Amino acid sequence: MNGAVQTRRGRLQEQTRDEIKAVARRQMAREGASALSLRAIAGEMGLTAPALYRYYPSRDELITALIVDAFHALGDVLEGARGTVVAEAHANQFVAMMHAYRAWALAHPAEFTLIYGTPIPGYHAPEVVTDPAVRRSLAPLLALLAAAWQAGKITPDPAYAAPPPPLGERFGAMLPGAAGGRVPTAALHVGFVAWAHLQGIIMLELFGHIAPVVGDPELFYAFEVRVQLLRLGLAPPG
Amino acid sequence: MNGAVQTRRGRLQEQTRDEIKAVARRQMAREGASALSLRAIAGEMGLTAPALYRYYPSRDELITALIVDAFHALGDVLEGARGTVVAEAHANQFVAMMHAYRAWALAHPAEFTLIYGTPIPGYHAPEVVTDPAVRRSLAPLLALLAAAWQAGKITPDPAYAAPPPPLGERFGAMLPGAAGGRVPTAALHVGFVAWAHLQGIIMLELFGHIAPVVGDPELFYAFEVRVQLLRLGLAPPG
DNA sequence: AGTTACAGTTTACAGTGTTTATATAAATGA
DNA sequence: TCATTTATATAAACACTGTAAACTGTAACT
Repeated sequence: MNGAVQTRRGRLQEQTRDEIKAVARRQMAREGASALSLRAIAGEMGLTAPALYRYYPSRDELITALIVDAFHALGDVLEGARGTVVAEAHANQFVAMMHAYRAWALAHPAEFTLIYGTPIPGYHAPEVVTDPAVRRSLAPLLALLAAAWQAGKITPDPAYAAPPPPLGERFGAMLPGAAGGRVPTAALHVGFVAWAHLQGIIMLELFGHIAPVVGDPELFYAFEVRVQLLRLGLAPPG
Repeated sequence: MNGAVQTRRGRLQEQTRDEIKAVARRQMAREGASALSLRAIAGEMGLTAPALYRYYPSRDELITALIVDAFHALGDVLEGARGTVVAEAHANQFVAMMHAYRAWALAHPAEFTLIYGTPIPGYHAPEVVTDPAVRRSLAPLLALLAAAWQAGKITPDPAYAAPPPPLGERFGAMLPGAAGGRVPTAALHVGFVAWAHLQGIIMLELFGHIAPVVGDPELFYAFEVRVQLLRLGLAPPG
């Protein structure tokens, strides 16, 4: 019943939990997301495989933890990128964020495909756990969108002026609380599509489908980011 | 040295090779692309696992064969979809093809993610084998693009009028032979981007990232297909 | 000091892809 | 028709995988 000691133990537990994840990440970076082996992780920590079951009830739950972590890391990177640009320059913020998005994906391909690709043998992520993480990873982008709208800097592409009625209904739920009501669905619609567009391109690049066609993927991507500014009606950076 | 007998044997060989692939596909559809097991495949055929090595030198090569097949199947479906629409209605052809694209992906999720997702433990597809297959799968789309251009039906989005010079250089290589020279790089550029756009959206949908945000993925996709018509400057179907 | 809770190991099981050596059946040549 | 060659499949074994159960220490708490 001693609270202090319990939390100390708890801290030790969480510390090794973190170490396990760190080793797993290092191993994924080297051998690929699928070569993840409990015995290898344990071995690198001077343990045996079953010991890990004290910290994660199964390999799948470890993977889920890695996924949640990755979403959070991606969210942090986006938020950081936004911070490097002055608050008023929404277009520049968007460009910075989306380039940080791609940079993170290229720097952590295993973790990125763990998030947005088919991850691992028969594994399927439990949405209950991952959904909040997904929201967190996209929160900075949505915040930027809302801020830019509030500043009157967004004029959605006319193509999105009149979508089929039922389409816009759920977009508002992306933003937390009452904020959803403030941004019109057209803006949320183009915003979501812009994200999906760039996300899809990064994915294709990671699987090698962009480079052979385009030559310089970075240049191609940069151009597409600019195009998304047009779609959003965000004035390109001068 | 008896040619006739040899080819008869060869036919038997290829017949069981095909059966192996068929069983593998059925198993993938049931248990997912990653649960693919040689022993399970062999068992379903009344064989044992090592027997399969007479037909494929390794599991990876079997997977590669499945990938190549999938690309071809996808290409066939696209070509078939185009055939259901009169030759002059290029916009309608595009719509039909891209909806067939998505329909195939949803009907064969395992095979589709095998192609465009991280497929399987540590497996990486040999580009030498898969590259021609990729080309084949996109050939119908490119043919449509070329035909529509020749008919003067394409007016690429002005945003793509002045891309960074080195970008367009390789687009021509997508089309076979001299055909590449006929279609301007701007048209090829928007065409490729339109494909990447829809392909990326389908991918996201398969991984469950579209439905929770959008409600009705089919409606969302249909709208995006229409938007791509605008980007291509193809008159929408009347 | 005695008890309880935790951390870790050992052992074992059911799987996996793959290799080697061996048996069997089929097709060929004399 | 018989003997020889060739293709086909198998059984056994290897090195792996994740996971479950039983057991052994060690640290903390009463």
